[in-house]
Amino acid sequence: MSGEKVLVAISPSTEELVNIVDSALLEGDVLTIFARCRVHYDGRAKSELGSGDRVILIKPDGSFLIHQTKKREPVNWQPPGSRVRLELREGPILVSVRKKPRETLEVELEDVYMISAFRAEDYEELSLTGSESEMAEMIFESPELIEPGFRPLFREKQIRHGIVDILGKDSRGNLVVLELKRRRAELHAVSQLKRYVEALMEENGGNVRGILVAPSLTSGARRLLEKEGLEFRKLEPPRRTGAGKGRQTTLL
Amino acid sequence: MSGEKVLVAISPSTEELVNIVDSALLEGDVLTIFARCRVHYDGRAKSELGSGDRVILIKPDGSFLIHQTKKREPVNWQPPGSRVRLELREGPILVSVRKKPRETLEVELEDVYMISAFRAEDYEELSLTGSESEMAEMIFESPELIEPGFRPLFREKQIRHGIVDILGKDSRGNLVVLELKRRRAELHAVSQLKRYVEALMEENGGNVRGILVAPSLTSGARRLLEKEGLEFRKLEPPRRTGAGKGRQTTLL
DNA sequence: ATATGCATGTCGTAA
DNA sequence: TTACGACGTGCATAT
Repeated sequence: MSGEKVLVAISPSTEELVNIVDSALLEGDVLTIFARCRVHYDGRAKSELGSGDRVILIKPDGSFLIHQTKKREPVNWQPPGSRVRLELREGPILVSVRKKPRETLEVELEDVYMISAFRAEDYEELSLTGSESEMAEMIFESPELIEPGFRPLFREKQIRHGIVDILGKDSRGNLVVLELKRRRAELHAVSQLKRYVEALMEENGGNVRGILVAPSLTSGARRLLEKEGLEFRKLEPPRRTGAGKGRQTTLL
Repeated sequence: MSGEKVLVAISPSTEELVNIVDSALLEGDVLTIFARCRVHYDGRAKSELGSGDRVILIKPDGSFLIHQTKKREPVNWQPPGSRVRLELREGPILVSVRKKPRETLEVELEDVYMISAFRAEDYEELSLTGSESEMAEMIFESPELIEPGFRPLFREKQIRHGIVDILGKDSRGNLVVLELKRRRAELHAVSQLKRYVEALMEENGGNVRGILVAPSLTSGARRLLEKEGLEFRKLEPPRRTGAGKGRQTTLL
């Protein structure tokens, strides 16, 4: 890297390839490779990808991404913690291995158009607002958003068959389960809520109310919710101004 | 691109930056940028990311990825179909806009270490085996994998409250719902199965059996399954040899 | 466009 | 490590 942030080789020789890969893996650089390649994956599932041009990204934490020219998702990948090495068989092959579960990714490099190493320095974390956990905070701050007299008692409360978002009581002392969704709630959300309500009825006895709290409902979710005698409270996730969650910006 | 697959500029001037970005967007190249940048996102949620070194990937289909040095997931992104442009304010800013839902991603490029355009050609599709849909095919081919006398009748059958993986009948003529999972089944899977069984009991009347078909169960899933009188059949997803799903390799 | 569910999901958190 | 559920989930599919 000779003191620079970026090292690039166009159509590198095998020797150059080996040197740059080895150095990058050693030094903790991000490796980016443009290459014609074939990909073989075997692990939780198994896949083959024939020859074509792709962008390969290898991060110092072991993350390994192979991107085609379309879609947000990598066509093949390996998660953080995987160990990568460059093998020389007929041609150069990138091999990434994960253990637990055992998964291997092999990339036959048929033609390397470019390889680059990037000494990236980054100390920042994403600060995001509009999440479900912020909805929960908002409800604890202003319980009347649910209904007059609602008292939230537990957050992420483990019960017999799952984990309830918010557990509280209404003005009459009935147990109330809230299931929060940051976006339009689907059947899945109603199933969750029903599971929690049924578990609490068994554990606790007596009447238990279930309220789905979300900006809106799908048609099917509303149908099931009504059939099951569950309730809906419309609520949007809040948008904190400036920094959201993440690292707190220290004032002054 | 002057006839080559790859064009690279190290520490480009603003003019070079503009030229390469414009040309790549026009020509359908994959753009890769190493830069110190700040990121602002607003859409379904809202986020801020302070200054740091990242890898930026922009695909010809509008996919936009910003990667930090860790994790498999991009820290910020825009999905396919988004429209990107390079604006010049105080400095260069990449702006990507998606409509429906309206989402904007802005990347302030504080220091561009490298920019490259890659004229990638790729006509291959991933061929994957070990999926849930292959489990379903296997069960239709060999219903006795479930139990003697089991007859599968419908695949992905829409019912009142959801879509059943496989609907069939047992040797006694009872309706049987199968919920398939390609990996260890969790509480969620049992909730699904229960929802389908209850819906069919209402719709159809009479006894309806529910069988969760998966390689294994979590402790909680087993607990709920037993409480609800549902059944479990251990089954691994099959591994087709050679090509799996995807493009069929024509034999002969 | 809406609804529904899979995914090599990935990721964070708690027991 | 396992279990559980969120995610700006993304993505395919069916209506």
